[in-house]
Amino acid sequence: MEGSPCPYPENLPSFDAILCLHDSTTSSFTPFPEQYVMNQDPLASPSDVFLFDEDAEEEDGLPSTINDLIENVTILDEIRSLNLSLEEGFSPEMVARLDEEGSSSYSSSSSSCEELGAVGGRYPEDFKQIFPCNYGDDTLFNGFPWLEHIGHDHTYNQRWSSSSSPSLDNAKPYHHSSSRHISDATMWSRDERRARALKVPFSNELIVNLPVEEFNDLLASVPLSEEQLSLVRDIRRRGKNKIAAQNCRKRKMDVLFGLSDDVSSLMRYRSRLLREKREALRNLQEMKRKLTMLYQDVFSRLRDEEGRPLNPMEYLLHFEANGSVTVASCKQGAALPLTKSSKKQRDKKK
DNA sequence: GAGCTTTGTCATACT
DNA sequence: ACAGTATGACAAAGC
Repeated sequence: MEGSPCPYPENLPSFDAILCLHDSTTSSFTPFPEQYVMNQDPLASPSDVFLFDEDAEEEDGLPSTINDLIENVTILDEIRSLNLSLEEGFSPEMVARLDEEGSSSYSSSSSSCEELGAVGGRYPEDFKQIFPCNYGDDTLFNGFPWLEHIGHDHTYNQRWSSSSSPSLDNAKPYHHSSSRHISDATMWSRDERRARALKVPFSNELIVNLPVEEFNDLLASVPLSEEQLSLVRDIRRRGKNKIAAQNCRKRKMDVLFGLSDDVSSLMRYRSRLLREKREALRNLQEMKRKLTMLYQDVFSRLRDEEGRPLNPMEYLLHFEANGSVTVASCKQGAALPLTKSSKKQRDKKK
């Protein structure tokens, strides 16, 4: 993913401008967009996420109820488990165990059952021993180690690990083993077994990874039967597709995490806007209070024709564009000019 | 044994 | 036309 598009309205004020409106208590805002914060279900739609009660949220815009926290912990575990499948350097072929019985009964004609499905399953304990530095190293990334593989390092078109498809030249004869330890034989994929059964003189790694011209040269260099030729082409197609599927899944996860990132950022942005709204309302109340006091001050100095104080409830002040101020009776609507001079005169009367 | 996850494979559309 | 890529769907295997 080339970075998810910014989901924010273009007509919103810049954050610098927003920050100018804040007092010092709001300086804890981090620049937008936020760094990744996993605090919501990555699968939740934005509309769902934004429905939580505005009064229930903390200043940072995160849900504050215990239920939310518990839910978030669960989500973190889910995300963490997702990580295992995306660790760089993992090569499932390394640990794909042969189905011992299936292997012994395997024939080159390939039953339809064997044509479908995957070796499947999770990485065995042995795998941790084989790749101790890749497995479960949560200390690499502070805070969110399960995001290490994301890092938006899109190395999708990586070649197969050579160890995942050992060359037939180096292959040792398959022997049955009831041990869970990964033998050389268990590292062979079904296609490798098929190639071996048909005595294909190339390694699967070569078949899959060779550029098309060299691949064709390779096929032309050795006389192969139709069956062998067909298998080799299938192996190449399946190998390419396997890598494509791995990349596709990795991309999908990147998109998912990107969307989750957007949700987090939007939640914080929403929180910021709500805080600004509250601040603006506070300012409005303060201005109203000051205006009321000013009114009271002005009316305390005004007197009617008979020298009695004007009732603020019965008169209104009108501020003209030219700077003059008039006093209008609420009842009669007649305006009494209240210029600076007249105000002075009235002040003198006092 | 059901349910979930992971991964390989197939089919198909697209480049 | 062919090779390769992308991706949804499915199945197998392990947990």
